[in-house]
Amino acid sequence: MPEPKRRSEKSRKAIYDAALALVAEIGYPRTTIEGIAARAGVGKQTIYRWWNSKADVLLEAFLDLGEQAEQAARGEGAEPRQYAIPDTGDLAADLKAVLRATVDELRDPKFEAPSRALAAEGLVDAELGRVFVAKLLEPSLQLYVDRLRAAQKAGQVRPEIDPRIALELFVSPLAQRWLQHTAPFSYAYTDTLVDYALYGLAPR
Amino acid sequence: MPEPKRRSEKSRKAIYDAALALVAEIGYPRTTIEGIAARAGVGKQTIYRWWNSKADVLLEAFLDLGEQAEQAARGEGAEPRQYAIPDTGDLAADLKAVLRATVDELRDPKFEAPSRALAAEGLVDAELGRVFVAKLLEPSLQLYVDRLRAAQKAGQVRPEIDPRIALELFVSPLAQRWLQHTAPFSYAYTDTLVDYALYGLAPR
DNA sequence: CGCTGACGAGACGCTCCGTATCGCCAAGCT
DNA sequence: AGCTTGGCGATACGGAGCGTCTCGTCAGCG
Repeated sequence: MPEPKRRSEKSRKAIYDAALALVAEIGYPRTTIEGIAARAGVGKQTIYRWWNSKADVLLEAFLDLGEQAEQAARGEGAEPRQYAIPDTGDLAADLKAVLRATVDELRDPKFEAPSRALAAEGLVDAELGRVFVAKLLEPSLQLYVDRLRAAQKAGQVRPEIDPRIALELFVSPLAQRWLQHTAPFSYAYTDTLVDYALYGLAPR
Repeated sequence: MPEPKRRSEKSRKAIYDAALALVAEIGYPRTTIEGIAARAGVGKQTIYRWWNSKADVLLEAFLDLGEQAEQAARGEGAEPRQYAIPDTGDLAADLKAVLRATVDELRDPKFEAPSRALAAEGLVDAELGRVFVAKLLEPSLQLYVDRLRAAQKAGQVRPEIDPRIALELFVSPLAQRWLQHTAPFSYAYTDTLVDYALYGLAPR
């Protein structure tokens, strides 16, 4: 309904910053739209004009944060849009390296608070859940699909395996341990997951 | 602080019923303590006297529901406290059967709304999360640990495998698909998970 | 340069929160 | 059986945050 051409870029950024800061400082449940507006030096209406809920605000803020980090990491060069999983020819080593990096990332408190809050809200709010999965989760999972397909061509993964299911053998356990704190996660743990998934539980 | 001896059993049950009904009917976020009290025909203070939050109420209500279902299923006989995973000697078949039953259970709308709400709240509320994992999740996972250990004795699982990690290869993917709707789940899917986990992704 | 519409600010009615305070009545002790 | 105690349903309370609406103001487009 509003006119995007006249939208204030400054307010938009200020709202992102305020939302991320508040969620990190006082937690998602105690973060309010009124609080975000006050912190951003913005009228409430400006938030209600462009977003439907505080979850929407946080989701966009987090996506924006990701894009910024991506651009910063990329430097000046204009490279292809998405990172990829390394392919040294050794599938187990590549997967272990990526999962170790993921462990580090998940431990970064800057990412932890908002992504945990969004995951939680996505479980209960179906619409938000769809966007969360589509915009944040699936693109990452697709990288594993690609790497596993390459491994299939190299004969390191059986050809009849469905990569979209296979990746869940190591990604989902890590996600669950992180989200639900069912057990601690470490490099040793993710390494073990890769070994179990590649070579199976049964005797060979 | 209050005196449990004088506690009204009738009110307690009425509050459980009201909480479960409201969560199923209007969803967790729109369920309020005032609403539960009104529906149960109970004063608000009676809820605040015995519980700290609506999540606490729902958690106890859900646990109570589980105990009722367990007793009903058990019938008159006084059997050991917990169900177990069948052991026909065929590990793959046993796991597939249990996971198929789990799929059915997760699809039951009576369980879906409250358990999903509790899982979501547990992601953000650390204290509730601990109780949720300890009281609801871990006891179920322990059954898999037991079954996998039996399989190790029978030589169907390599002896150096850690069962607590191994079970995550098929349980976590199912949990994630259910919670986050990342992809549909079916009998074919859970069967595939068991096959991948037992025999691995790499050529044998 | 003149319009238009987003902007910051804040008032509004509303719902729900969590607390306090009523008699009332049933459980538990003597 | 009588008395005391404390949980009970009910309701009022102040406060927080919701989402809407309405002010001038002012920046950007044509």
